[in-house]
Amino acid sequence: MAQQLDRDVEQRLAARGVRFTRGRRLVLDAVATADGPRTASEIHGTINKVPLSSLYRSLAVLVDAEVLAQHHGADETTRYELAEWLTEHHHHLVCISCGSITDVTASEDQEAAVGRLVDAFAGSSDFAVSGHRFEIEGRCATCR
Amino acid sequence: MAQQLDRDVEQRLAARGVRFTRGRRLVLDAVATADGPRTASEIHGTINKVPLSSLYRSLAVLVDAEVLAQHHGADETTRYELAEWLTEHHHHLVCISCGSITDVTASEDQEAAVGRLVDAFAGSSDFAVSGHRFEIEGRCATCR
DNA sequence: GCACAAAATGAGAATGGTTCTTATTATCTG
DNA sequence: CAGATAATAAGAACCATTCTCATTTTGTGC
Repeated sequence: MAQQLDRDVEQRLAARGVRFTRGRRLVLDAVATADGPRTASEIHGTINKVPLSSLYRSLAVLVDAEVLAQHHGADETTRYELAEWLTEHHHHLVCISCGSITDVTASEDQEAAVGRLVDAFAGSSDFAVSGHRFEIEGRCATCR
Repeated sequence: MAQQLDRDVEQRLAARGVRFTRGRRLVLDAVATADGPRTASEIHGTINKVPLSSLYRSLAVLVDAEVLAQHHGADETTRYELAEWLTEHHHHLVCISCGSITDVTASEDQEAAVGRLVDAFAGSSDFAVSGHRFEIEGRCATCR
């Protein structure tokens, strides 16, 4: 499963003339194996081999190449996750207490319902929809 | 500013044993009269009478009293806007081209559908829902 | 395989938004 | 008006992020 991701990213970076170095592979791996968007220091915790300054630079490169997406959630720290073309469309459970974010994948029926709502909301205006974000706020299991 | 807003906030703060001081009135006013979420330094620009440290404290107090809501948007700086009970529950059409944000208010049926989806998404985890955010990305009428 | 140029890295300093500390001042109660 | 309590102001402290620059790694042409 990670094989395909690796190949996709390799191709994308090559197309941009950006190297897929060991450090960047480590960063990508750390983000890819997480079950939700992660902050730089969380990532640094799992791969402390990569210093923070390099980590931030790698993240910036990967975001620029649209391999990763930045996410500004409940707290003020930036979180990183795989771009949607590399993963599965999903939504987020955002804890307003600790700021943690967990992915939720909708069933086909649910996602269809989301789609209908998106169309309905956008339909009233003259707006060309390209995507949506559905975030649910509350308290996670450990904070409630 | 709106008399009603003033009274609502006064009541809310009194109920919490928090004073509605001159500085906090200024802050509330600055946020309430803005035509969108504002950063601390933007607010500071309009009421430079209030020093930044006090401004941040006032914002924190108002957020804590649920008079203001924090918004972490596309950039990494925090923005503040009136809480929903002082305005109207709405969703956002976010233009990926010009960055403009348009409010969309859902019909009762639509909002009920949103609520069902929220419950369904959160239901699988042990998560206490307190709110949701539904953002639709695309190109606005002038950018498409 | 070798050398050179370009790109990436590591360490630490710098930056900037936000929070904390402490002394002072404003506000409420009686 | 006095006393108690909450709020303010100024600046230091904090922390996530970015920048600088010397060093190392990587890819390319020979």
